[in-house]
Amino acid sequence: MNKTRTSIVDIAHAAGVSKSTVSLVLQGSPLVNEKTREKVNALIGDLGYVYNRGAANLRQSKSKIIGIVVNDLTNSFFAELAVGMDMMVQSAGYVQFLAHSGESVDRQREVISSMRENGIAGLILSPARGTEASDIKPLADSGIPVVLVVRNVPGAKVSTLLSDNHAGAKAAIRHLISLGHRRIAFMGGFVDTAVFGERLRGYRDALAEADIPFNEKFVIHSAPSRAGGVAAVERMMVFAERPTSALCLNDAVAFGVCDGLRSNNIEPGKGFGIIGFDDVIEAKTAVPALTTVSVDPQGMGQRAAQLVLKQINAGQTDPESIVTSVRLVVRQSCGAPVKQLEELA
Amino acid sequence: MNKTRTSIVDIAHAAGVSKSTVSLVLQGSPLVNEKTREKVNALIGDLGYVYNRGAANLRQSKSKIIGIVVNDLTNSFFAELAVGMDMMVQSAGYVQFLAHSGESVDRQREVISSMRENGIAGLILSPARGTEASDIKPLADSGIPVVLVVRNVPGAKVSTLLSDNHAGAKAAIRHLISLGHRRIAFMGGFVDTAVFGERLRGYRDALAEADIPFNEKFVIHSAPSRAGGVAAVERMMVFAERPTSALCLNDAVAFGVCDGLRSNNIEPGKGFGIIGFDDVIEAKTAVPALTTVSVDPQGMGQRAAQLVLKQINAGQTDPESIVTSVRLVVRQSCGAPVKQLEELA
DNA sequence: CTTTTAATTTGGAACGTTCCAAAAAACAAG
DNA sequence: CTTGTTTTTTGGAACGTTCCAAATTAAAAG
Repeated sequence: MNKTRTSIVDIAHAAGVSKSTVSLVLQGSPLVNEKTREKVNALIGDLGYVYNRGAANLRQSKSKIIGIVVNDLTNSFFAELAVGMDMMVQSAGYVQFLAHSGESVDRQREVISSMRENGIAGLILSPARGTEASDIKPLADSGIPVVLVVRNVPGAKVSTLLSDNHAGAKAAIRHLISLGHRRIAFMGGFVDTAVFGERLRGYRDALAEADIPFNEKFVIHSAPSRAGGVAAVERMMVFAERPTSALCLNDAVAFGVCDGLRSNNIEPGKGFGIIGFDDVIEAKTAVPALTTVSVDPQGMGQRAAQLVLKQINAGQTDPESIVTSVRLVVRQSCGAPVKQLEELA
Repeated sequence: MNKTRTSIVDIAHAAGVSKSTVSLVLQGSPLVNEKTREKVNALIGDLGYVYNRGAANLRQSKSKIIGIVVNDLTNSFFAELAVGMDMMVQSAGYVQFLAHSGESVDRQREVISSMRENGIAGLILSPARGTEASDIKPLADSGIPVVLVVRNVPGAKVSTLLSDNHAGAKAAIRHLISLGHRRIAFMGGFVDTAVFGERLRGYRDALAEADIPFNEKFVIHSAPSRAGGVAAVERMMVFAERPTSALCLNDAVAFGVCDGLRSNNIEPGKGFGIIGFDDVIEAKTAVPALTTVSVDPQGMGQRAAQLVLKQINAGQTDPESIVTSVRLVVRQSCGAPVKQLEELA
């Protein structure tokens, strides 16, 4: 059954025209006569012809594939980011290679090189921790547009699409302060990422603004995941003087913090104020609904895709840096009057 | 800067050998002399050559790409499934097209045809609701192995990898019964999916086994998502005689149910017993830790990838049906003595 | 009916590989 | 130095497209 795939010349032969004509039809060229067009199109349907884009790509030395590498698909933030990209890419007539690096630079390197061999027109990368400029350079040098999302890579001369982490964190802390909080923790994340640095800076700046001294102990590192949030709470529970609220590195950590608090019989939002970062879909329906800095991951994915598509079409690779604005969405997770919190702490 | 990509003949020329020899080196053929191999390899590095797999694919009419279409990437179950596949595919030297259908058959059709044009060696599909056998047939007919995961498509003559939904649901209900529950709901999901049907059948069979009459009202439909879980609880709250526990269609619904209970001041696990389905990563760390039927999504993804890879290598497309076993993981979400629950209800 | 112009169609080369049969080079034996 | 054998290398065709310059056909004008 597995005879050779029917090609353009098969239909050409069947229709009694040349392969060039069929090619023209395929491209929707206006050069071709209406009657031949119909005949050819009919045959295409009948013979079950499927276009071989690979061959076309070879001839034109371009491709209709976009590479996307994301560091952690199991984190809903990145999953939504990917979905946003998927939508855009799809509707532009492209397909994606979509891979998961799992925060491993080696894996990331492999997957990027594999994508390159297979011929991508552009790459959107949410870089794994520890990615270096040299990991991206060869790609960019060969003229393939690269867009970095979410995280930056120092020294990489490519386009970036980042959210305004500093402003977001600052807004969050201001909110907590306005509610009367003074002992505010920063939970989750590792020092060596740009995102962490920027959000922490926003935290410190807002604190400084209100003349609240920075307390080293109140920044509690942990994995940027739900499990990490639980761990951070454990770490916090032994403090003599405990914080009354926390800004979390991201929503995943925030949910973990809720979990952790509950196992310590503290009701999140009532016994402790929590703010997340990202505004993942679950943030809205969670109980308590999470107050968080909305980054609109899906929208961000769309913009990243648009950017890379624009660069592909323009044939330009002049790096472009966009920082998307961000807004605080106040929900239920830090609703209680602070007086009460301080008594509990 | 964007000169023509360096090709096999460029290095051949530079090395003073023929393109055939370079090709041999690339394939790691033992035919070629050690010294020439070294020389060629050196040049490959120096000239920044990148293999054009597209050209090779064209010549050999095969490809090193696997298509994966998943209905909802934002659901952690599917995200983990995808990650499992990613691992396997990657380490077999393939790359994936990975796309999201968002439960839209139209979108699914488009994306599959796009993948086909781009040349895939196999397809793993977690079909959108309403997928018909005819959506898959052309692909399968053309000799490309297709593996259906998670959901089946009636009438499709392709391989499937499904979890044992019936047994899982039955085990869950038995567990609830053994804890003394008699008013047990089934929450989440729509009637028209096979998964729903199988799990519901397990639920009914276990009930029958214990001579508990089936109560139509206790199966509460809703979207199979976190939000759906919340909605289901709202629906339940107005019942005169409320259930004391529920088996949820999946973990996402279960989490939603927890959320919903909390907004009604019922503490999940204490005031109401909940069992999920899937055993997503968060199930373990959630509070209360979720009792759930473990499907091991990541492992399932791996198996699916293995299956499709096997079929690609074997060149066989004889459909194969695997049903993976499933086990109940008892954690905290239905821990309370039932007497107490019944008083509350 | 011839010429001019416009509309449509067409061979073949090219893209970067692999594969094959055959050539060339290196080595061994007589 | 032949001859035979083994090792290594090599042109060219092929994969399914696109593109171009040129050829053919149809229509319009004289």
